[in-house]
Amino acid sequence: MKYRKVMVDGMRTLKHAILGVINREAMTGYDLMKVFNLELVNFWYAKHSQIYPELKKLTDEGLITYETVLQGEKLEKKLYSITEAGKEAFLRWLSKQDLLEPTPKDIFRLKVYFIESMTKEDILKQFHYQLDLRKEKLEKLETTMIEHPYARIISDVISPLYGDYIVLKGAIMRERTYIDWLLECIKEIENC
Amino acid sequence: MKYRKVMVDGMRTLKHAILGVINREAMTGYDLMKVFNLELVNFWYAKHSQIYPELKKLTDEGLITYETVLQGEKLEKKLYSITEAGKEAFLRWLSKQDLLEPTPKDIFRLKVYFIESMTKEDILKQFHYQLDLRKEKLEKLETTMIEHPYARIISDVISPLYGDYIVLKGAIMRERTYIDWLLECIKEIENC
DNA sequence: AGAGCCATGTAAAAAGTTACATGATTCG
DNA sequence: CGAATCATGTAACTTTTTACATGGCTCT
Repeated sequence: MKYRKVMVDGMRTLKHAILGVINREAMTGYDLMKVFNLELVNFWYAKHSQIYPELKKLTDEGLITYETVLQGEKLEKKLYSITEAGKEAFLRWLSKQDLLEPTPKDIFRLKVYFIESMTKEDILKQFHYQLDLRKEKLEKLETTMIEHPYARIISDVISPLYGDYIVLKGAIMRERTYIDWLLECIKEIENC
Repeated sequence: MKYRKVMVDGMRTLKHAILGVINREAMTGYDLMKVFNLELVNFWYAKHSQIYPELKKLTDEGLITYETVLQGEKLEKKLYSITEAGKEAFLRWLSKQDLLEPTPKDIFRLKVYFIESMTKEDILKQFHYQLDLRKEKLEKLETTMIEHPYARIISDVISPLYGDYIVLKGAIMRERTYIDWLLECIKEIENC
């Protein structure tokens, strides 16, 4: 017996991420791209080649609309804003309780799993290289924390900035732990 | 002017993960599936529907070979082992220095970014739910650590078990930090 | 005999990346 | 005026997931 194919769509996380960002403030696809790859980059991101088709799809679904505005003389840009239906879809997604996602993949950890196949020299070289990259990244995150007006918000009211602040805090904690792990590994490997 | 399409293949991480596992020990696709989804699950994983085609591809590329063995009377299984070319490809991949990968995506962090759109009650409910799930996961990892014969290997020689041990240690540290972050968030949110 | 696991595949779709493609604006 | 950035798209491909599909083995 043959079964019917069932059309199921996936999580559509990008869809909801876009709705959430546009819900904060109307913007163009280009703006959205920058928000994803600068502000949200520590937990979600997307290339413009994924964003533009998704904006079209969301428009077709009636969850967002756009207004064409002129930048200068000729350049048309599309300023997207969320619709009532879009707001509802976003809030529905937001309040849904999710199970744990699968642990994120990590190529470096995968390589470390195969450590026995490397020479001690190569192992240490690789660990130190990763350490340098991670330290650099952590510094950037810490600079962002210092330079942003988050500090005054801590333990204060719930404002849009509060979300920015706690996810940045989480990113810093995560990066510090990665570095701690690298340091512990290096120490153990050096002593053998 | 039209440009020629360039055939580029991607990172092929699954390819190298499979080579690495088979390099440790010859096994079937089914065994491989279990290794991925039980042992490596904290940094890499794959469904059987991805593994079987990849095994075929690697066989065609001459990086692995198989021997058909019988399980019982009729059931044929394919026992894969790595070839010299496979070993070389694996070691080349292993010793290559990689730049940092993009930060892993995380739907819960994404939702937290949008925290201003939730009620305090809903926020706390969601945080506590995630906390329970994460604690459960951490306990499992800690149990694995205790039950495995890793402890005796610490600061000892480089053996296959050493890779298992340090990645598990990293997974535990990562999970603890996630929990710490959730706890800090909950504390801050409750006090406002 | 039936449940649960062992064992191997393919098809279709979703999600994401890289490359192709074009043109306007801004600022030094 | 040139470089960087703003701005919007499509095509081709890789990677991953979900569903379809089948059948043997083991243990109770």
